[in-house]
Amino acid sequence: MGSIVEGMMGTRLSREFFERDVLTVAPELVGKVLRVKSNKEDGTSRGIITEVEAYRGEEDGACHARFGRTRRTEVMYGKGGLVYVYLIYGMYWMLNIVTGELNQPQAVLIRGIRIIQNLKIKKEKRLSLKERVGGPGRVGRWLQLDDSFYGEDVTSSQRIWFEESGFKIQESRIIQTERIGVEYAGEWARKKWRWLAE
DNA sequence: AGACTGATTGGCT
DNA sequence: GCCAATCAGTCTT
Repeated sequence: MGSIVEGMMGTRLSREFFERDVLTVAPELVGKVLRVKSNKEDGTSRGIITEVEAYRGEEDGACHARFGRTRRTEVMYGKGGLVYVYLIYGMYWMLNIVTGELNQPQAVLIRGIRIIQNLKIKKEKRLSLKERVGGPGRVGRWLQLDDSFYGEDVTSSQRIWFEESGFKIQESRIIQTERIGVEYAGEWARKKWRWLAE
């Protein structure tokens, strides 16, 4: 999948990592490890991030912050490294990580992961989802996200965080495309702010 | 208060 | 390809 990077595997991604611009952070998150301890299970879910999208500021017609500060978007105005989860279609919890400086509403949407390990999930679920979890709704379901994750700080949280993976995905293996499902956003829908591995 | 929409998915025709 | 599920957020009356 990529070349080996010595000595960094398992290191938690820091505040500094997330405080940069979303267009820098989003592609760098591809290949990183996501770890989540859900409310309902004892095990830790681990996945390698395979697909992300960037949402960038009030001017971005596809970003939830286009309506300004609301109860839902408030966390996007917070520090880089905070978790922004929201419910879509009354069914799926979407996982985002806030990036950029304070009061700069940006976030990375996690749209796909490759599962490394998942110890205590029910057997039928594990079989039905296999090792790839593609699509943001499926990611949220696999990780058993809910509103309690809203505002969690991935630089210090004991139940959700990111780590260096120990290898680096070659730039040539990362595909850049337009974002999915944001046609309503006009010109902003044409920005190539989606990145996926292979 | 009511209508409409959505950073989606899965099932059925 | 079409559409229901299901509810928070936003817009209209």
